[in-house]
Amino acid sequence: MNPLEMIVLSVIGEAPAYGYAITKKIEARSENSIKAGPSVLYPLLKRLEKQGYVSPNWETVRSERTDDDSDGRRRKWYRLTPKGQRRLEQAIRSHRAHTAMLDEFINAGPGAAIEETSP
Amino acid sequence: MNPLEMIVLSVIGEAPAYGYAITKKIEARSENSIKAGPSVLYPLLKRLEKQGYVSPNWETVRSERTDDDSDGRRRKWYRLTPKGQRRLEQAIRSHRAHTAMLDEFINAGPGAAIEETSP
DNA sequence: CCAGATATATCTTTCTACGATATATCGGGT
DNA sequence: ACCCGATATATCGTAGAAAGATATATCTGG
Repeated sequence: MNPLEMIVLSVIGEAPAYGYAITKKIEARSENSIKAGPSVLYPLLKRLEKQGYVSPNWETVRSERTDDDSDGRRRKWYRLTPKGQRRLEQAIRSHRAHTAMLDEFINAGPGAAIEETSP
Repeated sequence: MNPLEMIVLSVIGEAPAYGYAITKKIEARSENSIKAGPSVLYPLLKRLEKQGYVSPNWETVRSERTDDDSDGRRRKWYRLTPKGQRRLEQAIRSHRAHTAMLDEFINAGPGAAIEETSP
């Protein structure tokens, strides 16, 4: 299970969101340690949509300016489907198991592993 | 940083090991949840070698049978270089940071995240 | 003596990450 | 009035890794 997929599902599960907002939320919360640029995020969202984990919904944001006759900016909002909700829960469980297993490897080596709190 | 790379470095860091033994150790310790088959492990080891993290050393295992004049089975032992040791330590630190960050995403959602101990 | 385990290695396909790029709109500053 | 940076979505090409299949050779237990 892809960690970025879990993050995106988690963000959308928190509250429905559109692509760009997801990117910004991930950047902010990860303190720029995770980059979910357009070329990574949009194909991922398309994948999640195809698998039925999220369902999209277009919004057309009208300009605040009165002298504006354009179609407005498009926003594609994603919400978690029940299937996506189950997927997220399963992802979290498998993530925890995976992490615990990695810790076993790390802590196995006597001199290899470093301390939890390095001096 | 690739989790499998950290696992392999960790296993080798514990004690020098050859490919097949690494596979078996990973299988055993992860209870078959991680498969590091030949097509995954050997290219990875070659990569680690090229980057100077491990240094290989051939061993020729002679048969126990006296009527044996073959060259014997080959074993390629890998040991961690000092650079590999530093790489492993850095990998563990970055893994812990990454895990902590993922937990933030998981725990952020009020109803989204599941409990640590599911009922 | 043979089947299965041990042991290393490559091939090909498939998927994904990621930088670059394209297109279009909104909003604030000058 | 205008421009620039931010907002917003989307695709392309390339490079890299995962994984099943396959090849080769040896050792061991029955």
